[in-house]
Parts: sequence; C-alpha cells; structure tokens
Amino acid sequence: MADDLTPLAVSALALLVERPMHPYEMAQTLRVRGQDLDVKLRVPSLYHAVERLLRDGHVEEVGVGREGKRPERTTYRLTAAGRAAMETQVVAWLRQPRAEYPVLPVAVGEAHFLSRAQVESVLAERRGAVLAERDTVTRMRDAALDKGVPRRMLLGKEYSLHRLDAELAWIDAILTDLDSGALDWDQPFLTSTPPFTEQDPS
Amino acid sequence: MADDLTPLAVSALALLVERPMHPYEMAQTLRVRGQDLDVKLRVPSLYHAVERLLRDGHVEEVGVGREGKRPERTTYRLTAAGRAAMETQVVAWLRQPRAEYPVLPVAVGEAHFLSRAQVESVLAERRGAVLAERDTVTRMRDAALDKGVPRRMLLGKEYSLHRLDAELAWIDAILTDLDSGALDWDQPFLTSTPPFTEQDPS
DNA sequence: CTCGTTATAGTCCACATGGAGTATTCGACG
DNA sequence: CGTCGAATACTCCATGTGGACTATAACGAG
Repeated sequence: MADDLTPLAVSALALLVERPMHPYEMAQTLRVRGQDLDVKLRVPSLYHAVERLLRDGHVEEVGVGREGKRPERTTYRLTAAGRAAMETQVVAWLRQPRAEYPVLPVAVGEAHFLSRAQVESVLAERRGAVLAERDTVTRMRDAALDKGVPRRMLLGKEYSLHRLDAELAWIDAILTDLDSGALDWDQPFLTSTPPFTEQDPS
Repeated sequence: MADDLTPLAVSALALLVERPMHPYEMAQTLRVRGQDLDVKLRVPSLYHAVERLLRDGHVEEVGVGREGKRPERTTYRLTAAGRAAMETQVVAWLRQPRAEYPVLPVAVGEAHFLSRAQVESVLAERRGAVLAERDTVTRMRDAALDKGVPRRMLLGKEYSLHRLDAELAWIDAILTDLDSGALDWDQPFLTSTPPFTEQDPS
C-alpha cells in the first residue's frame, strides 16, 4: 500500500479526473485556475510526483504524443486505484488536523535577541504587508464570485482571509503589549535553568 | 553568502547563544522547553542542520568529548557570523509573510469529489479535534504563565490559539452553508472550460 | 528574413528530510 | 549478578525538493 500522497500529487490526480493530461499541461491548468496559491507548484516536483503515481499504479501512460513539432510529451490517465487513493487522502486531510510549522511563531520566539524598537518597526511593516495581502485575496474572491465561480471552489480563499485576520489580531496584540510595556522585553532572560518545566519534581 | 537558514537551524543557533552544546543536547533542550511544538524537530535533520552551520562558518567545533564512557560527542560554539545570520533570518521572517501551504485548503478544494454527507461528517469530526487542541494549548499557556514564564515566550501559543479559532470559524461557516444548501454541492462542476479566468481577453 | 523573446516540455543534480538502525551505557528488578 | 529496557549519541539511506539548465518551436520587431 503506497503511502501518503503529497498535496501536489492530489492536485494532479484531481486534474486527471477531468481528462488525461501531460504534466506540463497540469502545471498550466493549475496556474490558470489559481490553484498554485494553495499548492506549492514547482515543475520538477510535479514530474517527480507523476513518476511516483505511475510507479504506484495511480496513473497509467496513455501515449507519447508529438503534436505539431513540439517536444515529446507523455500523457497520463487516472486509474481506479488512483481515484480511490486521492479520495482517501482528501478525507484524511479533512478528518484531522496535522502538525504544520509556520515560521512566524519561531521568529517571534527568538525575537528577544532584537531590540524592542526593531521588533516594533519590523512588525509594523509586516502588518502593512498582511493588510495588503488580505485586500488582494478579497478582491480575487469577489472577482471570481462575479464571474460565477461556485462558492465551494472559493472556500480556500475564505480560509486564507480568516487566517490573515487571525494574524492581524495577533500582531496588533503584540504591538499593543510592546507599547504598554506589558511584554517586559528588556528583562534578563533565563539561560541555564528554563522555567518551562520544573523538571525535578522528585 | 550561504543562503536561508531553516527554522531548525535558527533554533540551534539561538540555543548556542546561551552556551556551547552538542546536537543531542540541543534536541533535549528544545523538547524540555516545548519548542518542538513550533519547530519540527527530527534528530537526523538536526545533525544535518548543524553540519551545514559548520560548513558555513556559523558554528565551530569546540571539542569532541568523552564524558563518562558515553558515546563520543562533538560540541559546537556559536560564531559571530552565526549570531548575525540568525538575527538577519529572524528579522526576515518577521518583516514579511512568506508563502506557506497548509493542506486544508487543498483538501477542501477537492472535497467536491466526496458526497455532501461525507464532507459534513468528516468536518464535524475535525471540529471536535480542533476544539480539543485549542483546549490543550490554552491549558499549556496558562500553566506556563502560572510558573512565571514571561509573556513574550508564550506569544507562539497565542498565535496558535488565534489560528485555531480562525479554523473553527471557517469550519462552522462551511457546515452552516452545507446545511442551508448555500454550497450547491451537487451542481455539475465544470471540467473543460474553467470559469476561473476568461483567458481570452483579446 | 533574421534575431531576440517567449512558450513548450521537459531533465539534471545538489540539497534537505526523516524512518529506521547502531552501539554503548545506566538503572532497575528479580 | 544477569538481563531487559531506556537513555545517550549518533549514522544510513531511501525519498522528496527545486534552482538551473536544455532543446525546440512559434512570434514579433526591425
């Protein structure tokens, strides 16, 4: 039983539900549909992903075509196993949250190496960038709705908006606390004995 | 100029600010402090990360010790270049959001392959799991505050809480719209001509 | 009609990741 | 006092990732 599919593999399989394609065409389609905002799309990774799908019987070759005098291309078709594997993976991703590791908490966790002033300035800059992104996403979603794209295709955008709002709220909380001095930035910070665990309860 | 540091590399450098350590000790310290919830910590990756830091002059060997009769261990010390590189990286992460790719939007984006009932049931299950996680994080933060851990060390937890709340709101929105029928789950979905772009504006 | 540009359709290879394994030592239990 | 499990401190290698490169064709500007 071949293991977990990567997000890019799932996107590829989903495209093949519609019709057979060659990898380059998948990449184009994903880009045209804006799905490359949700899935990290790098061409070589896509080719590798398709290779693995082939190896695992999730897709099969449907022919090597020479259309016009373009470079050779291998087209793939979805198998029943591939379809099933994709659905299983989607369900698994929906069913339970998996640990993901955004860098922002790490950065803030080490931000005490910076001066309070620097942190304030840099976070203020970030705040602006996040606001701008929020604006862009809103506009994309609204434009799509106007064009008649069904709501359920835009749920990812709604999620992004929620996340951006959460980030804004959090940045604002930090900036407020930095200003009010509630964040004790200049206190000596513990080195040897972390107070995170009284690890000697014996 | 060596490139971007990985999150794990930054955590390693941050530990070395306190005192020289060997990799295994870094791993233990990160775990004791609960930082392995923010940074993905796998022992082999840590060794590789330290190797790269050594190669790039961010750390130097400070001796191969045999304490007691334990296996040999190589201890590393931070260099000035390493300290600077870490601060630069932290500032870069704070200054601007970088594209990250959570799987949930991808999964929801392909969820139309599932039946409405299945999506509802699976998302309801997820909702419970997210609630439980939110509870756990809250308790961890409160416990740490009680022990006198400074606020600024717990900003990551606050961020997690904001994000979990955002996810809950989003799940609830989907479940509501699925129930009310606002999400037109059973409509025929476009295959050949995506309405995402009228890609013929000529 | 030639020359730089963009689009097509990929491949190469250097690098990063992480499950599983190794080898030694310490501590506890019978 | 032997052995069995856990901790210590790594290493191996299969797999995944992605910047840079290749090679051909169509396209437009001079």
